Amino acid sequence: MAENERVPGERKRRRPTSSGVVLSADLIVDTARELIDTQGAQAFTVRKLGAALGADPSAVYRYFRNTEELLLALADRLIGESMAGFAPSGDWAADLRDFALRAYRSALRHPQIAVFSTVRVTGRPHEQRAVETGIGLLLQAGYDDAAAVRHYHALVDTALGHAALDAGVLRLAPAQRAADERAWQAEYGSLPAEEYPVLHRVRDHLPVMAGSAVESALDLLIAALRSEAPG
Amino acid sequence: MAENERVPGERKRRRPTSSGVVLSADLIVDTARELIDTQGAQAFTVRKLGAALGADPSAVYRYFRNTEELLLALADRLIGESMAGFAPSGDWAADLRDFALRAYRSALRHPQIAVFSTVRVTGRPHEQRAVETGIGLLLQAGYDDAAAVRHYHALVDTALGHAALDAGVLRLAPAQRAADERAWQAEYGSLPAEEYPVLHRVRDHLPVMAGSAVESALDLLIAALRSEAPG
DNA sequence: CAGGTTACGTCAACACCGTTGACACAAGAC
DNA sequence: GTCTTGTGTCAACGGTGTTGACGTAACCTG
Repeated sequence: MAENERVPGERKRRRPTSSGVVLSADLIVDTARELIDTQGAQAFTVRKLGAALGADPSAVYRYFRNTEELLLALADRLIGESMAGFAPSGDWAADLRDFALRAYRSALRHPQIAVFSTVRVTGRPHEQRAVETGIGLLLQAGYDDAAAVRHYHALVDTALGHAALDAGVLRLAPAQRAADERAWQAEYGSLPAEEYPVLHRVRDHLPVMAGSAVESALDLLIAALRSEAPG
Repeated sequence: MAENERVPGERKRRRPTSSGVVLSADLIVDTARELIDTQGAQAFTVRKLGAALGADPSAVYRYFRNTEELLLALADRLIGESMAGFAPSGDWAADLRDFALRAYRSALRHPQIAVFSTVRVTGRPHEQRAVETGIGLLLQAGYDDAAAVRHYHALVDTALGHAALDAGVLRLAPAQRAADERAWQAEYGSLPAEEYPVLHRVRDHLPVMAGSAVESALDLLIAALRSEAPG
């Protein structure tokens, strides 16, 4: 824990890189974010980040101890952004759904972050604000402290978990994705009724399995929360 | 699609490796599985797999086109194993919970597979059996074809999504994990009541956020399915 | 305005990774 | 016994994260 932090408060000596850019922790996070947004998550590597910055890749390590630290910083920023336009309507159930969907959508674009912000506690301002808001909605519903925390945890992890899975689909080449979609119809649609009576019966509905289940899942969760709410 | 498959049915020429092992697709999948089980998911690399097999890593490519194909084969095997002891009790709701938890637990040990078997359709026997069983339980509950498929999708993806997240926690070094657990108490437990009234109020319950939310989430899903069931 | 410290950008290197193409050889076919 | 060819091996390519040495420019002191 000796040299725990790489960023000792303020930078004094701001030497530009060979390409003229002046680095900073913020700029690095910005660029990383842009890289992921435009090129996809798998395009994020330290070396490509360096190239995008116009700097040697190893310069990043002057600001973050490793890529994990960098992603952690990016995570909190994204949490903040995803909750930026959130305005509670007063209907706690609808608000919770919106809250969870925002988390999902943000995580979907940044899958590395999704797993991350569940796994690690950023402990940073945006995360704290979001947790405050989310648990608050459940208290508003009439749940006691323990239940509010437990249900918040279930809801957020479900949203982020679906994001982690769905991000995997987006990562597939479009051709592969189309092939898999067809597989639900072709391979599953033609199974013998004797051996697979259920699959045979529901065969027309199987292609929906290729899409995301996040809304179905959230709807069920919210329905349960609504019917169990003490208030 | 010309050389779609690497494994053309049967192998005739079974030449042992330099270490004396006779390779086969099954042996490779077995070894991969063992590697992940004993060393953790991040220990699975083609090169380590080669070493564990006592063969040159590139020999794997005689049996699988790439690592993705190999993982796909492993995925179906794991689906089979996880459902091996499954015995429906007749209580469809309880059975669904068991079904989902089996998927969760299996995926938790093999996170790469978790994302995978949601993303890609293996189209292999074990997968088909599992889907047949799961959707069957929802039909038994009285849901119509479309709803049964939709709810099955939501349930399974939720279980696997939580597995993907929770696997990230397991991957952390124990020290890091303990530190994060304490963070929920330390950083979050000491927030000022004025600025964070909710977090201040529920501070004693926050450490549960460090654990898995899968059971809470599944309980809510099952509760919703139970109360919405037409039957 | 001169000199000294040193933070920080750069470079080269290390140890990994998945994957491929050339090659040699032994197993099976005839 | 000879031929074909499947299959294990080897070396190499281009990629990855990360580290340590190094020089220089930016700031501080005077």
